[in-house]
Amino acid sequence: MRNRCVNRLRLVHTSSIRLRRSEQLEERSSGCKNLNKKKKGKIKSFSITDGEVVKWNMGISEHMRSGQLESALRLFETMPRRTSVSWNAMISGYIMNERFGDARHMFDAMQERDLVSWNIMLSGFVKNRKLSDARKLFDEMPEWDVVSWNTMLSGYSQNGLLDEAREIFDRMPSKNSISWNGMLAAYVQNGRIELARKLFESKFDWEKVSWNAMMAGYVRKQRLVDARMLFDRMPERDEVSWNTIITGYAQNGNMLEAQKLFQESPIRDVFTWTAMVSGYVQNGMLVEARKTFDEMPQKTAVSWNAMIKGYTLCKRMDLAKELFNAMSCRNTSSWNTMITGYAQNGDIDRARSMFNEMPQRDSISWAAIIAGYAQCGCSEEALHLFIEMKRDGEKMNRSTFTCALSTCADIAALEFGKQVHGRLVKAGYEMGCYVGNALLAMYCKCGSIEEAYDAFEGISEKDLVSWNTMLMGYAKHGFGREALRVFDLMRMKNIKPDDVTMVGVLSACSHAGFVDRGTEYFQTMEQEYGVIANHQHYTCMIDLLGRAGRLEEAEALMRSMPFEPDAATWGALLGASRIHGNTKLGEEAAKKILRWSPIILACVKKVPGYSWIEVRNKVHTFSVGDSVHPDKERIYAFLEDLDQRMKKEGYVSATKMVLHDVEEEEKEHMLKYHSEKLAVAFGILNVAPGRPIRVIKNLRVCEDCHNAIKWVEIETEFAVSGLPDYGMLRERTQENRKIRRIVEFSAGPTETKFATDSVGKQLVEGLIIVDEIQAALVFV
DNA sequence: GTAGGGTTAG
Repeated sequence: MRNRCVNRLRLVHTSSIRLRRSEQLEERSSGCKNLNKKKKGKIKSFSITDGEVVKWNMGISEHMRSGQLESALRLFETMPRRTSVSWNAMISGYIMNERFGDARHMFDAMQERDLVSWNIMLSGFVKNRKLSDARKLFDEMPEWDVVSWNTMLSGYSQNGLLDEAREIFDRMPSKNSISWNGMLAAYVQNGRIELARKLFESKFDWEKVSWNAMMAGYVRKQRLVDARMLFDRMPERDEVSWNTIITGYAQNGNMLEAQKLFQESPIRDVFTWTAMVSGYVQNGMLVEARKTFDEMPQKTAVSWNAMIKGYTLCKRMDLAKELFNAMSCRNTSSWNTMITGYAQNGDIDRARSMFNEMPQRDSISWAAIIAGYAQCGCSEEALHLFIEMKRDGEKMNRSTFTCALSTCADIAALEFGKQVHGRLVKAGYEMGCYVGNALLAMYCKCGSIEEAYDAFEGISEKDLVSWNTMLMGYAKHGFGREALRVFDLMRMKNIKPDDVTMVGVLSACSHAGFVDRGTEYFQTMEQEYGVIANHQHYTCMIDLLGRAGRLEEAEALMRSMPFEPDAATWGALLGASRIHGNTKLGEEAAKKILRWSPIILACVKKVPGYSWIEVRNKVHTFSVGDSVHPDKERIYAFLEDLDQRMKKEGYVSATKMVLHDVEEEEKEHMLKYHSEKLAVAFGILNVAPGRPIRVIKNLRVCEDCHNAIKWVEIETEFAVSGLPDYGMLRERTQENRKIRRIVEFSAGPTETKFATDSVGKQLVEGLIIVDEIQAALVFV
């Protein structure tokens, strides 16, 4: 369809060029024939009056406005004479109908552009968030008027580029009220309330809307006192002013003042009433909300939706549904509210069936259902829907991108995440820093640390979350030095660390073996940054001391903790006891841990362990002893062969890890078929040489698998990533340039706070897959 | 006849 139109457009261009030539020919010949009155009259009968051209142009616009692109084009093609307005109407029509490419083709083909043509194209670039293209076009323009400047200003403002917006504003040779209000809105919408205030105070003759905008800015920042002062000072108030201040009080929990103003207000329209209903809803006052709702003289869909939202929030889906069913003015938001309600109350199936039933979906509907699946752990389905959304033609917005990225992070679907990243850049969202943190977190959780750093650097306005994510990312993947470098950078830039930062710093010290430095940070962090040590900080310190062989100090620190040690704390001690062969302490720790969570030690039974691997955009999931795939025998043969070779080299299974009462051989059997081994085997056999094998688990990798994979790696001189003990090995092998493949274990979505990473490599040539859950994560 | 902006309820 689209291609056909583009082709037709090309035809239009050639035919219009042909037309122009023939018009010129006619003019030339008519110039000769001016003397001949008969022929002049004949020619005149072919042309149309200016008034008729205007009618044709209006026809084009009307068709474009009603989405009839084909008939607009037909008019354009068949009209006897075209002016720049005809072209402009076509270009603007294409932009209006989200056919930017066609608009651009036409603009490029246009011979005599006027200022309006340039302005239309400029706004086309702005609407499609192609800011750098817009700027290029702006600089190319032969002349500017106030519309050109205002378009550029709003483009920058909409993309949060306030410095650029201000530059435009300052450079404008003349400003109208649109320029002033545009700059004010730029500050208000981007949360820069102080700059907005400064601008507002620099001028006296503001319009009513400007006062309202400034007041709304204060309300959004919860500065009710300032909002109220403005309200009291306003030269004239309209209903928007009253509604804004009433909403302000209602949304900030002051229902008494909201009620008072509601009584005082000269006009109570639907907005006023709805503001009261949603105010009650947001403050959990459902009875008052319903009373007001029933009293309302008239209701819009928004009023109904607010009430429904109230019921979903207090988990009364039955009442929400009742209201939803009774509604005659149901709109997409009503459906969206119900879908979100079901999803957040744990009923994803009902949410899905409503999603399927709804007559029309918007980006919020997709975001709601995708987030619903993501939150209940159905990550594959969430990503499936993300692809479906694209197929359905729904435009992705910031929140769907953020949601998709964090879902990718949950299941460490790196390849898919990269594609989302690509789409993100293509959609023009790379400028905003909103998605930056999601992108960074995705690369971190997928263990792709170099790309994580690129994403980090790409965030123009880094907040504390950005810094912490990067720092923790480095720390979790065994890059202690890099993590500490990030911390140094933070302090250079005067960014105040919080408790999360310090967890990252301490675990980085632990991984890098900086015992003294870590101890110093631990001891001074309260004084320096006001961070009081919590469970996690203590656990990091116990890990740090334990790894360094200072077991007694570690144990003493644990016993001096101002709170009871938890499984993670004991786990750190257990790890250290194992490394340094302190059996007694190890046993005590193991007993304590088993009390909380047997699965941490024995990754069999209880919570089923899964491993999954993403190969060529498919996520392959494996469970222990998986036997679903028809080629399972080949997999087991592969693992059997591996096992034999390892035994020959003197490897002994860590059967002590399986604490079940089963025969030794049976234990070994269970370990051999652990899901991670299946996934690693699958990866070795299916991932192209030279590319990392990334296996993700929902539980901690068991020691046996860990050792087995390490063994595989050492035997074949391949490399390592991750677990702190392997940090050195990684560096060494990297120096030797022997890294060809890395098997990485990343922590999965739930159940464990332990991030586990390990190693693998390519062995022999090929076997196949156990493919239990398939997700075709392919963009079309 | 074609181009730019701002305020209130989900």
